[in-house]
Amino acid sequence: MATLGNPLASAPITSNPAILTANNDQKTNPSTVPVLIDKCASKKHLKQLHAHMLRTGLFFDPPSATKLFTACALSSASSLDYACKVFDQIPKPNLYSWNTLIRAFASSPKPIQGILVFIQMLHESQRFPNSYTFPFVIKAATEVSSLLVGQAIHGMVMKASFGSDLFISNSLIHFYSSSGDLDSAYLVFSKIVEKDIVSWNSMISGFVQGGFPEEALQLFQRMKMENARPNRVTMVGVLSACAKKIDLEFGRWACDYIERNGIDINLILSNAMLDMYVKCGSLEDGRRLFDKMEVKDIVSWTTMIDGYAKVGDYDAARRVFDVMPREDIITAWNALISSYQQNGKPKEALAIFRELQLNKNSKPNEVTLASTLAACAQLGAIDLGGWIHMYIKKQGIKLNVHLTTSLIDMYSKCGHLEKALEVFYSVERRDVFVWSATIAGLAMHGHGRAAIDFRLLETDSNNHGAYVLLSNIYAKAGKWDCVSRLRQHMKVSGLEKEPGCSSIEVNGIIHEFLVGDNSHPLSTEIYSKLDEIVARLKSTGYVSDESHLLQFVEEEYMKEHALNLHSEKLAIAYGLIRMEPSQPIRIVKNLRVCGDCHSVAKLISKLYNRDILLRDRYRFHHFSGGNCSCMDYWASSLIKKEASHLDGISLLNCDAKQMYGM
DNA sequence: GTAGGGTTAG
Repeated sequence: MATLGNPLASAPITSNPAILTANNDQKTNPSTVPVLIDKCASKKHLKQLHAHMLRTGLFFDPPSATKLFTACALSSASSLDYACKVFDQIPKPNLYSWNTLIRAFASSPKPIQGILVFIQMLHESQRFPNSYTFPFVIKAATEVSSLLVGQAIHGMVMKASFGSDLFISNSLIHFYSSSGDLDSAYLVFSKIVEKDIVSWNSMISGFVQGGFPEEALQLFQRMKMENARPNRVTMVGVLSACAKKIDLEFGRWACDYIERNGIDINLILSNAMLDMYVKCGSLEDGRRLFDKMEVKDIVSWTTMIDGYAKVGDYDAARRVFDVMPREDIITAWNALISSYQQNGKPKEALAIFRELQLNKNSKPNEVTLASTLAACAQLGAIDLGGWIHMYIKKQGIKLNVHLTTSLIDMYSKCGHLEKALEVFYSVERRDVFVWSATIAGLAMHGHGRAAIDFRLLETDSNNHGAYVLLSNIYAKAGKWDCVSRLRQHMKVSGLEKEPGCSSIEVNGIIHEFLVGDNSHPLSTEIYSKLDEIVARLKSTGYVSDESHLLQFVEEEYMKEHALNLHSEKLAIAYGLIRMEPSQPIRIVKNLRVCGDCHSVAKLISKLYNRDILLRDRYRFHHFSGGNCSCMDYWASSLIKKEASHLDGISLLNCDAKQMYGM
């Protein structure tokens, strides 16, 4: 992190009495600093106190600097950028300060920074993570929703002997659940000897949100049998499970249980009860509760409106909408628009959207635009659809996967295949729904063969095909709940590639290597061998191709380092160590070999005079004398990818036979 | 001196 000089030393002093006291007394006792900091009500005050502390040297009293930094990092009045500048000025931040910085980033709009600060702490400071560090950094991993990052942190937790820490375990349950890996979540849960209420609640909520309401209810029953006392968070999970299962009977029982056990009802719990009644089709019970609620928020209003609209009672929905408080009600507009659109009333959906356009109090958001585009698609309303696309560009709204899918679908159904492909190629993130919409568009326009060739070429996981089919089946049947659940489930398990894994057989024993694996007994030798290989390759002019990396790897050293962790490289290195020069190195990889590894394998075959046979997900590669039997399919496919940006159809004419080596 | 779990609209 950059170090800031002392730009604040001449900052004016405010009339705030606390600060005046500090300014007038140049020898302020460090013990008064906490009081002064606590009295800072704004970023301006914090800056003034910061300037004062620098001027008087008080900033170099470690507890005082830590206190100031904590106030900057955690105060809502301050900005995190400023907190970082303060942090950079602390000569040797203590572990508490590192933890605070990670914690602040974890709940900020840039959680990835929390991970990077954690990595920086490991590399640059003499500090070791403690039982507080891990919950913070796991929270950051949850927000980033990166399974790989979380798994790596979990590994560190175990290595640092924090595996039995309750707070850390609970954080991990939450992390794995929200990443869609319920098996791992449950594994962590089951290993906790003395589970507390948060352990139970995290696992119950995890099951519900992961699309397993039945398991959530079973766990609730087990929880009671084990004499753990459910609280209102538990009951939110239980009610949510009933809503998802459409189990009115159990839902009613849960409401009764809350009453009987004197569980404190707050707004969130009321909303969960309301949602359960509405989803289970009992609008009467829902309305009764809704009318009884003294405090309602946007969720309450939206739930009620959506409930009426979903059963087709648009008049009742509209009546609720018309009497609700007018601030920040875009979600209520969305409930109306999406219900009309999903119930085959696209014209009405567009009428509501036009009404919204005239309204000065609400502004369409991504959800509004996606629903409206869907209505445009149904109607073939290309003008409005095109207008929305322009609006998205003008407003600088980033295309998320929902919006991308809706735009592609709208353009395809309105007859503009080129525009649909243009959108497809313009986005970085393409989930299965984006692919599916594009394929459907191609098929719709008579490019059936092209549609089939399209992804088969691109996808890395066999599972994707099943997801596409399943989602199409759900979508065709109008089962939007299922589609939505599938999306959630795929967020990690389907869409993020499964971790790369390469295996090699040496003397009849199969050795498996995961990406970045260091569990092998010869790990140290393997990594040394890799270093040696890279050094030799570099001497011949080899430059690593970093386009095959996760996006969050930003630093140059880390980029190169991360590429060297690929499983196939580890397996090759192991083969070079353990196998006779005359023996070919045979490797099987679960995914398609990455371009950089492909180049490296070719060079190794020449420099080390070794034959390498690598079977990846799609084909065999026989590396020998610096060449590969695939005739560099990798390179040619990348060129085709590039060309495809200029001409979408050219990619589609690739011969699948070539791809599969048939 | 620091920590973990919850509701709506796509």
